[in-house]
Formats: sequence, structure tokens, C-alpha cells
Amino acid sequence: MDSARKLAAGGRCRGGGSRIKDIGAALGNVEALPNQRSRFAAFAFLLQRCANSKALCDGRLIHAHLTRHNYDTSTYLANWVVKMYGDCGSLAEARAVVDCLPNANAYSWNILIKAYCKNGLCRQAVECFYKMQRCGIAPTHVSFVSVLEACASMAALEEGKLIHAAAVKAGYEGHVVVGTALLNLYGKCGSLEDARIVFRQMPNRDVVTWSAMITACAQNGHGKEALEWYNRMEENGIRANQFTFVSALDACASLAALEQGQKIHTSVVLYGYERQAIVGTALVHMYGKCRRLEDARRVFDQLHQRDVVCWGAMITACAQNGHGKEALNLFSRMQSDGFKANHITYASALDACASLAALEKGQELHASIVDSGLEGETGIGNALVDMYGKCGNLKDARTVFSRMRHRDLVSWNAMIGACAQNGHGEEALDFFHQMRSKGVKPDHLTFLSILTACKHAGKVDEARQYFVSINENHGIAQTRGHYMCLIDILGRAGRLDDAEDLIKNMPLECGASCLQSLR
DNA sequence: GTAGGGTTAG
Repeated sequence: MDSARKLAAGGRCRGGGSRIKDIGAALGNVEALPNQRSRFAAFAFLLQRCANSKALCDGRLIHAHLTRHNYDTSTYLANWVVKMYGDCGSLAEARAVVDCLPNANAYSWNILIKAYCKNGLCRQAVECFYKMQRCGIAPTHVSFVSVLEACASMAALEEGKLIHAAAVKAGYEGHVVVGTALLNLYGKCGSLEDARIVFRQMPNRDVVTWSAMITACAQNGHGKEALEWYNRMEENGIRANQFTFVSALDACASLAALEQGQKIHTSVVLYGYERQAIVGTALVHMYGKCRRLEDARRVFDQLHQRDVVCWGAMITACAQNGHGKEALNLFSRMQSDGFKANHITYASALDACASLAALEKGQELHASIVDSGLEGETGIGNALVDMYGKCGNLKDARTVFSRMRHRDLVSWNAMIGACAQNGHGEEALDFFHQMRSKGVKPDHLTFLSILTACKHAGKVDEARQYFVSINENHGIAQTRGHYMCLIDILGRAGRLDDAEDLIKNMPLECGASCLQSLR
């Protein structure tokens, strides 16, 4: 209905925003303006409108008009045309304009580099950065910022380091935005030490710099350090904004640091961000990880606007806290509210089915996943294997696993776990050997399934060998679960002396909790 | 009179 109305109004292209009703009349009006300065301003305005509403067809008409009326000698107007094509997602046309421009300047190239970045064509963005220099245009601080963003998206550390050196040489080392882009690059590349060095050496830092530092720590598994930076930022009198809060809450979630999370929540409310979708989602996520489902729900219910991401956070919070039924209810409500499930919300709903052993509901979801064409997603395949395994349907778990195009550690763990939990110990070990031969590194969960598989297959000595190898060959610390499983195996085999020896040699904190469980 | 950095769910 809505699109029909747009068509009736004369819209020819897809996209939102406010359109120019009659482009021909608009161009005529511009031509009637008394001087070149006002005509240029008006053309720029029209191109900007097209860019904002992604009206590519109208934009092309304006471009054609400019060419026909010899305005194409103006680099300024050409740059607006480049921006329009870039914002409309037509990178080839944007590129062609720059390539044909006799007097392309730094703006022309910077707009093009940014357009490539925005459309995920990072390699082309980097190539443009070098091309502009071959064309004799020196990169500005904006060029560096955009090209560093491209490197960050690709996690291209070596390329980024070369550009870092070039930025220093060009005298942009002390520039706050360039510095923040460098910090972000190192964070995204997992090189936290480089991020810290950049931060320390920056002469000026603003709230964006601090937030980027908190994000870099939070996203590299250094939640504690992220919160230290957050506190230090407050001490420095820098006022946090929604970005800062989201990153700090992410750190709290990863640490399950409820108290710190609650403190940040208080500040979020104080600054008026609580009902904002992204901040609210971060709060829901944090409370979910801290096992405070009621608090998560309170935030979720108060959000002004919900998107599929915050629905996903709430559904996951339920699924992971033993409220599978509520997770599935929310999943249905999300769809009746008009949001289409994606691979993440499907995975959480399957997770809920797995925890409820709700095979029928899981099969129903599987059918919708096939219909929506998401079956090929690795995360979906993993969740399906896990769901079928936990629902006792090993046959379908095998089928889904065998059809997966790409298998990661989680896929192998799900398959090995499915076999082990359903009493197919030998098959689990067979999958484990296949996994090893494909070069996939096992983790502590893999070994928990392997020990369970040994239990079912009655392989006592193999279990001991696997147990020792967890630490000796794979450098993974044995968990309480590993100990419990092996003690159980030894106990069932009547090897009580061995079980007792194992308990005696356990790390203290692990042993105490094991003994408690045994009693 | 154009271009720039940091955020959310599995």
C-alpha cells in the first residue's frame, strides 16, 4: 500500500526520505536563479536530497543535466555528484566521475574512499588512498581517518601499520581524530598493546577517544581493564555518552560484573539514555549475563522502540537463564510485532528448544529456517545440531552436520556432544578424530564431551589419557566438569583409590566444590 | 562550499 502511494506520487526509485516531487521543474527553477553561486548551492542541495533519500534515478537526472549544461568543469559540483552516487550505493558511477574529473581534489578522493568504506568495499577504499597519491593529491587527515577505518574493518594490521607510519610522516600524529582511528584500528586487529601505546601518546583525547579505548579492551577480552579506563575517564571529568555506556556495559556483561553494571545503569538513567534502543539492548544483555532476568525484562519493557537486536538480546537472556518457554513466547511476539527473525534470533529460539527438549517446536523452527533461506548459516547449523542432539534425535543432528558447508569449533563440539549425550561414545570419539585431522583445535567443552563419550563407551584408561592430555598436550586448564566426569568414570569402574587420588591432586578451589557435590 | 574517529543480541 505504502509503495503504491509512492508510485502514485511519482517515485521511480527504491529508498526512503523526502523526494523531490518533480525533478524537471526543480532543475528549471535552479536555471532561473540569477547567479552561478546560487545555482551551485541549489544543485548541491538537490544532490544532497537525492543522497539522503537514496533517489538514484533523480540523482542521475541531475548529473545528466550538469553534463549537458557544461557544469561538469566544476570540481565542487562533481564532488556532490560523487557523494550522491556513493550514498545511493552506486560505487561504479561514483568512481567513474572521479576518474574522469580533470581537477579531482582531496575532497573528491575522500568522498570516494568513504563511500567504499560505507559499502563494505574496504580493499577498494585502500586502493583509492594510494591512487590519489599517484594522481598527485596529498592525503589529508580525513583521508587517513577513512582509510584507517577500512583497514580496521578488514583487520588488516600490517597495512594499517604502514598507513600509521605515513600519517606520522605527514604530521598527523597528534590529531585527535586520526589518533582515535588508529586506536580503533589496533583494537579491531586484536593488538591491544598498540592501542594502549597510541592512547598514551595522544596529546589530546576526547570522549570518543576514551570510548574507543574502552571498546578496544572490552572486545579483546580485557573487561576489567575496560572498566578501569571507564573509571579513569570519569575521574578525568569527561562526560560519558551512549557509546561509552554501551562499551562499558559490554565489559560488565563479559565479566558478569553486576555491581559495576548497576552503577553504570544509574548513570545511564541519570543522563537519559535508558530508553534508547542500543543502550537498552546493552543493559538487557548485561543483566542477562548477570542472571538478573527480571531486571533485563524491566529495561526491555520500557524501551521506546525495539528492533530485532534488542528482541534478540531479551530472547537470549531468557534462553540462557532457564526460561526457555518465555524465550519462545517472546520469539513469537517479536514476529507478530512485525520483526523478521534472523540467524541470531533463530539460534536463540533453537537454544530454548534444546533446553526444553522441545523437539516438535525445534522441527517447526527448522522448517521456517529452510523457508527463509538461512539454513546455510554456520551459527544456524550449529544450533540445529545442538537442538537435535539435546532432543535425543541423533539422526537429524548427523544429517544437519553432514550438510553444513562450513564447520567451526562450535559445530564439532555440537556434533561430538550430541553423540556423547546420546550414548554413542565410539561415534563421538570418531568425530573427535575427524575434527583433529581437519586441524580444528579442541577446547574445554570438546574434552567434556570426550570424557562423557568415554564414560558411555566404558573406556576408563582412554578417559584418563584424554584427561591428562587436556592440559599437557592442549594447554587447557582442566575444569571442575572434567574432574567430576573422570571421578564418575573411575567410581563406576570400581577404581575408588584412583578416584580418591584424583580428588587429592585437584586444584584446591576445584576439589572443595567437587567434594561438596559428592556429598 | 563538499570529506573525518567510538556502540547493541547467538
